[in-house]
Amino acid sequence: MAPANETTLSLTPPAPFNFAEAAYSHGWVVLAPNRWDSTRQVLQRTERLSNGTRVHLNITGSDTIETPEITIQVRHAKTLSPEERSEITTSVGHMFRCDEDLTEFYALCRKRGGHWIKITQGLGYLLRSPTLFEDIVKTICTTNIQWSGTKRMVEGLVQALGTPYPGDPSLRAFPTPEAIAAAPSKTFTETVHLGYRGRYIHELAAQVVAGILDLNALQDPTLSTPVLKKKLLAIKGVGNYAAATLLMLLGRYDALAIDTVFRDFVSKKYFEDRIPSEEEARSIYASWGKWQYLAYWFDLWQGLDETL
DNA sequence: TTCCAGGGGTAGA
DNA sequence: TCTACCCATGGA
Repeated sequence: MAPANETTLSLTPPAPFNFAEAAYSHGWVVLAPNRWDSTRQVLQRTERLSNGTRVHLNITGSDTIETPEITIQVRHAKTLSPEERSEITTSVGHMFRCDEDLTEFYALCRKRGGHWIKITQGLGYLLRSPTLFEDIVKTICTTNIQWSGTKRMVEGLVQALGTPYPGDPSLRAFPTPEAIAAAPSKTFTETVHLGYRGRYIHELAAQVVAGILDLNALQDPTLSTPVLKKKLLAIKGVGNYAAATLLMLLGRYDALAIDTVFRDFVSKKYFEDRIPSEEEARSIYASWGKWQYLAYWFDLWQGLDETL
């Protein structure tokens, strides 16, 4: 049996904030170790803290958009220290972007009117992972593969190399860079079936462990987006699409991810099924400036069957 | 069986 | 900077 100690933590996002829309804002919510209970609107996740402590989180949000609160039910084996509590709330706050200010984006949405108004009801907080490492690995797993394949590969990585929760090995945290770097190459091919992406992910982990790649440096807010993009492109396995996706995950919305979904969408909605040039496609959201990725994402989301 | 997906690396021009 | 070719895998 898993340890039964429970602690409740909470944090306050900026208002307005819609928890369920943030959790279900894109595919990340269903990529392991995340689990989304759509009935109860609970995001579940096993986490390995920096000191090795394993915790299992049940994350919920209040219904009140104007006075939002995120509640974290933490299951754990030993009493949590203040540092451990702080690390958990910091991680969850990072996942839900509690430090981002969307006031300017909302003002643009109000100015546009129509279906853009809905966004100002606390939308725009696209879910991300607690660490940039996890986000890079997951983004690489979205390249040149269907979404079902992405889910399979990420689940395989977590099951093969993720840190198990004490007493319940079915619950695992996302693998650490150390675990991925130390794994033999056959784990990636024969067990996880990552295909050619295996060597990219292994090299990424090895460089992080060796200190060759400093992921904290990529989260420096003083870096310009073009400089940051150049640094992301230097990571093997990260090209233009993946770099734009990672910029979104880093809170930079001034670059678009030109992928097959984007091309198909703008072709149908704005070019009468004609395949536009990349320049034409980019021009659709250019007027949104530093918010163009969010504008594209919600333009797309309006017409999607929200089945991930 | 063949195609291709929420592309990217590399060599050569 | 641009283009052609190759890369693993599995679903359609």
